[in-house]
Amino acid sequence: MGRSPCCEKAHTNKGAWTKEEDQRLIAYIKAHGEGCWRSLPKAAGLLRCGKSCRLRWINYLRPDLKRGNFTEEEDELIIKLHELLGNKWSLIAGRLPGRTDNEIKNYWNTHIKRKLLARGMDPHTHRPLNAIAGALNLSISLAPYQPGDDPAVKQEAAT
DNA sequence: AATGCCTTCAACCGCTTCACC
DNA sequence: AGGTGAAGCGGTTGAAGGCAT
Repeated sequence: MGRSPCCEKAHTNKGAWTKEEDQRLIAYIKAHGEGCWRSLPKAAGLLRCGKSCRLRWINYLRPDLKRGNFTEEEDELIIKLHELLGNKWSLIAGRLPGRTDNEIKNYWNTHIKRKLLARGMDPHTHRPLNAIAGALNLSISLAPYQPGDDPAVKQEAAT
């Protein structure tokens, strides 16, 4: 037996939220505030699980969200905070008013990672890429990958 | 105009943490 | 102290739109 599901999946909607669902959720939270997410969907008349409602509210519907493009200052702040905190997106989001952890995580993976790589920085360690390669004494081969190169494959072939 | 590839981001999944009993 | 349920979190997925061919 695995863990019990967070909700009765047979009776819940999945996928993109409709405008009507959004309106119901907003209206309910405006009237009652953020309370017990598990019981919220039923109380609000939504065929969604509590988790889904919470995520939708936090990442998209909250009135204090900024949304829209990140500024250069925000970029730099995210990079600095990531260097200090690592992938603690909720902590990073806490330092950026109006931004959510999900938004920052997505932005990191789509924009900032690339930005750092373009600067020759490793997005995980925030150190210069060539320094890391040197420290690990790596020799990077540009030859196309061959399945036989995989140690696991080699070992399997040997057995 | 049609097709395929790439990028973006909303949403889901599963694990961890926390609070309560 | 241990069990249980709810909330929170981070990783991953997949649909949609944009762009190149």
